[in-house]
Amino acid sequence: MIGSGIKRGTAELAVLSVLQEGPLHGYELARRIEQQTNGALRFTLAALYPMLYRMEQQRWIRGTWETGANGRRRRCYRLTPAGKKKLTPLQREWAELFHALQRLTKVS
Amino acid sequence: MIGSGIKRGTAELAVLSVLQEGPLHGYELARRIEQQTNGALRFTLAALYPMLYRMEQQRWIRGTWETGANGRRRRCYRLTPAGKKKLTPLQREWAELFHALQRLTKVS
DNA sequence: TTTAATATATAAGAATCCTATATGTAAGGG
DNA sequence: CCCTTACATATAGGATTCTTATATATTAAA
Repeated sequence: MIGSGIKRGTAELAVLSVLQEGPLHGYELARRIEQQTNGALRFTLAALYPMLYRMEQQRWIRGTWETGANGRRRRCYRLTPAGKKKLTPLQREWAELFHALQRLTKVS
Repeated sequence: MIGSGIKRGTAELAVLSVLQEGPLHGYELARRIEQQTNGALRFTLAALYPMLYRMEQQRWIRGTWETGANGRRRRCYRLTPAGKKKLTPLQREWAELFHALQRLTKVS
């Protein structure tokens, strides 16, 4: 798995990206991130929940309490229009970072 | 310029990569990183110096006090064999992160 | 009935960046 | 000669975002 020092700042992009596909609750969100990256990127729930609160305060996502078919209380998060607008420049910024690092390391 | 939240963890790779080209002192190192990334990646010296101390303690770089032609005292850092060995897996890890984020964001 | 899976939450700490500040030398212009 | 800019290193205090550890509670399966 990718080390913790390196993946800093990726959680925000990861959450917004996965929520783009549809609304999800925290627990499932963590699993999707891990699955879709083949285990390369993994976040503990203790890291994810505070992140979700911050993103909700910034109005990028909106959480609603829902009760699933099994009667379990879960907080379901969905992307807001503001969150969608945030995603594009964030992706661009990450792409820019990788290009910058490629120029530095002389690796293409 | 790339935001501070996103570039976290890149300083180590940046320093090792630039030192790969040859020995340098801190001040010049900061300028090279900025120049070689066309200003996209930029570190303040206050961030860079503690980083250099840490990397020296880990034996990835070695610093020696040198006096330039102008009589200025500068600490010149050069990559150690251990530092060179560190660089390859670090680059690989960054590439892996890049691929993981591409899979997540569905952008190629 | 005990265990595993599901689900959210908080506390304490580590790491790595930031701004601000301090110190000092050298070179060039007025 | 003085002032400003460029060079050069250093530390303090703070912010952010991860970590591990812990707590709580429900449901399903063995």
